[in-house]
Amino acid sequence: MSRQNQTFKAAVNSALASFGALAPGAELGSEAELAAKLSISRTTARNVLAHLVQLGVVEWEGRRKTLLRAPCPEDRFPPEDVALPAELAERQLQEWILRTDLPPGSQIHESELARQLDIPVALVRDLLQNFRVSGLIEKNPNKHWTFRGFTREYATEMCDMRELIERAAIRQLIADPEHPSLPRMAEMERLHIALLARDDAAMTEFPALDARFHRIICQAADNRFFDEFAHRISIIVHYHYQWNKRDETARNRAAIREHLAVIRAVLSGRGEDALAAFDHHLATARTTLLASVNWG
Amino acid sequence: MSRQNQTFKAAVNSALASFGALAPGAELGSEAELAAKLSISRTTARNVLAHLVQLGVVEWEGRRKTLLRAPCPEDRFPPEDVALPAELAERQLQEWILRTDLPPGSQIHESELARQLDIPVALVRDLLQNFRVSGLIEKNPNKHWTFRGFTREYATEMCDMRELIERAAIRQLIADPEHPSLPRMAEMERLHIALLARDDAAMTEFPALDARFHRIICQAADNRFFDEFAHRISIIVHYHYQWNKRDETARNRAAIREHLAVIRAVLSGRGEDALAAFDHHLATARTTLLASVNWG
DNA sequence: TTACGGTTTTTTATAAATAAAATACCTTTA
DNA sequence: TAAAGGTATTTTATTTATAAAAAACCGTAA
Repeated sequence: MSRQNQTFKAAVNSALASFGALAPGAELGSEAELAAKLSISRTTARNVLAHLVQLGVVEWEGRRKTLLRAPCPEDRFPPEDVALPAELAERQLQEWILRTDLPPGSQIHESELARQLDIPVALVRDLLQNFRVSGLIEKNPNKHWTFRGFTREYATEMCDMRELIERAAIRQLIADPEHPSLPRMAEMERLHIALLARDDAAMTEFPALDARFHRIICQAADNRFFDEFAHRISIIVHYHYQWNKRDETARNRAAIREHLAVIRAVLSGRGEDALAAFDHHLATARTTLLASVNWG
Repeated sequence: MSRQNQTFKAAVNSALASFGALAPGAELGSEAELAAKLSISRTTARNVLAHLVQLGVVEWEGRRKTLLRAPCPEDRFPPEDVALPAELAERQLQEWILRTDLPPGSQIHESELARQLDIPVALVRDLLQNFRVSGLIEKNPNKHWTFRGFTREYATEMCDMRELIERAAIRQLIADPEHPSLPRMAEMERLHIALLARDDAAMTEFPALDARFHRIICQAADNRFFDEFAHRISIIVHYHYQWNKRDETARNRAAIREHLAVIRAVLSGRGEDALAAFDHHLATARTTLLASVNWG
C-alpha cells in the first residue's frame, strides 16, 4: 500500500496546536514560512493548508490565508495515526524481544515475528538488523536469527564497556571547570533533590532520571561513539528496570543519593571525590543489573 | 527478479573442490552428510547433486552416488556468480564513500547511489543504514543522508574510543599468563619478524597484518562490544592506508617494530613494558591517522 | 526401526511497484 | 524585481511479489 501520510497528519496537528496563540481573523504568513515552522516541505505545507480549508479552520485565497476559527480537538488526527509505523514497530519489537523472556539460543523467525506484530517482513528485517548492534541477537545467514540472551556474560560485557566510557567521560567533565555540561549537572542536582523528597510512589520516575544522568555524563566526552553506545544500552537498561522489582524503592533511593554524591563533587570541583563516588555508583549499578539476570 | 542462486553455485564449486581428494568411482555418502559438509540445506544439496549429474561428474541412482570423473575447471561457476550481491554491493558502497573524498556535509541520495552502483534503492538503503554505525554518515528523516566527513574530530573521537578499548583489552591480556590469546601473539611475532626481513615492496602487506594485530588485542577482552567497534573501525583504517602514502614504507617498518616491542613484552610477561610500548604505538598510530585527514 | 530419500511447506533474500514527501522549476503578482 | 504561489520532477518510505533456500513432513528400504 506504499507510504501513509504520517508526516502530513503530524504537521496538521502541529499546525492546529500553533494556532492556539492566534485569534480568529489572523493572517498566516507564506507557504514557505509555514513549511519552515513545521519542518516540512512546502508541498506538504500546501497539503496541510488545503486540509485546514476543508476543516473550515482556514480561508485560503491566493496568498491570503486567514484563520477563521479556533481549532477544536476534533480537528486533530488521533495520535496512533501520527506515529511513524517504523518507530511504532521498533518499540513493539523491543517489547517483544525483551519482555518475552526467551531462553538464550532461541530462534527468532522474521516471518513469525511479522505475523505476531502484524507488520511486513521487510520491516521486521530492518528492525532486527538495527537491533543487532545491541549485541543481544545474531544472524545466521540464509536462516533464522538467534537470541543470545540477557545472560551474565552479556551484562558483564555491557557493564565493562559502559564503565570504560563513562569513566573517561567524567574525567573530561571534572578536568574542565568551564565544561559546557556543568549547567546541566546543576539542573540534575535540583531534580534529584526534588525526587528524593517525594514519597515511594514517585520512585517510578527514577529510571528516566537515571537514564538522563548517565546520558549527560556520556555527552560530556563529546564523542559520537560514546553516544551511540550509551543510546543502545539505555534501551536495555530501561527494560531491565521492569524485570527486577525486588527492593525497588530502597534501591532507587540509594541510587539517587549516589548520583547526588557524584553531582555535588563535580559541581564543587572535587575531582577525586567525584571519581570515587562515580566508581562506587557504577559498582552498585553493576550489582543491580547482574541481579536481574535470569539466565546463566 | 528476486533471489539469484548464489548459495547453490558456491556449493557446487565447493563440492567440486572437495572431490579433488577422491578417485573416480568413489562413493559420496548421504544427502544429509553432503549438506552438512557444505553447510547448506539438504534441499540445496540435492540441487547440487542434480547439477553434478548434468555435468556428468556424478552418477546418482537412489541412495547410490558415484564420482564418474575428476572435476575440471570448466565445471566451476565463475567467481562473480558466486559472490552475494549484498556483500558485493557493500564493498562497492564503502569504496564509493571512502574514496570519492566528499567534503563534509555533502548530501548522499539513495536513488543517485543506486543508479551509480547499479543496485536497487532498497539495498542502498540497507547498506547506508548499516554503515551509519561507523559514525561517518547520518540520516535526515524523509530526506537525504549527510556525509559528516573524515574530519579531525572524527579521527580524534575514533582514536579516543579505540585507545580506551584496546588498553582495557591488553590489560586483560597481560594479567593472565594462561590467556588463550597468547599463542596467537606468538604466531604474530613470527609473522612480524618475517615481514620485517623482506624488502620495501612487501610493506604493502602491512595494513592487513596491522588489522590482525589490533583485532587479536581486542579479542583478548572477549567482549562483543569491543569486537563490534573494532570491526567497524578496521574498515575505516583500511581505507585510510590508501590515502596517506607519504613515507609509507618507513612508517610501516617503524610500526612493525612497535608491534614487536609490544608482542615481546607481552610474551615474556613484562606487563608494565607491554603497556608502555602499546601506549607508544597508539600515539604514533594516532599521529599517522590524523596526518591523513584532508578536511578541517 | 532407523536412517535415508522424495515431496511439500515455510522462510529468507532480492527486486519491483506505489504513494508520500521533498525538491526543483517556472509563473505570477504585489 | 523579488518574494510568493503553481506545477512538474525527483527521491524516500512502505508494501507486495517472486524465486531460492531451509525446514518439516512422510513414506520406504536397508
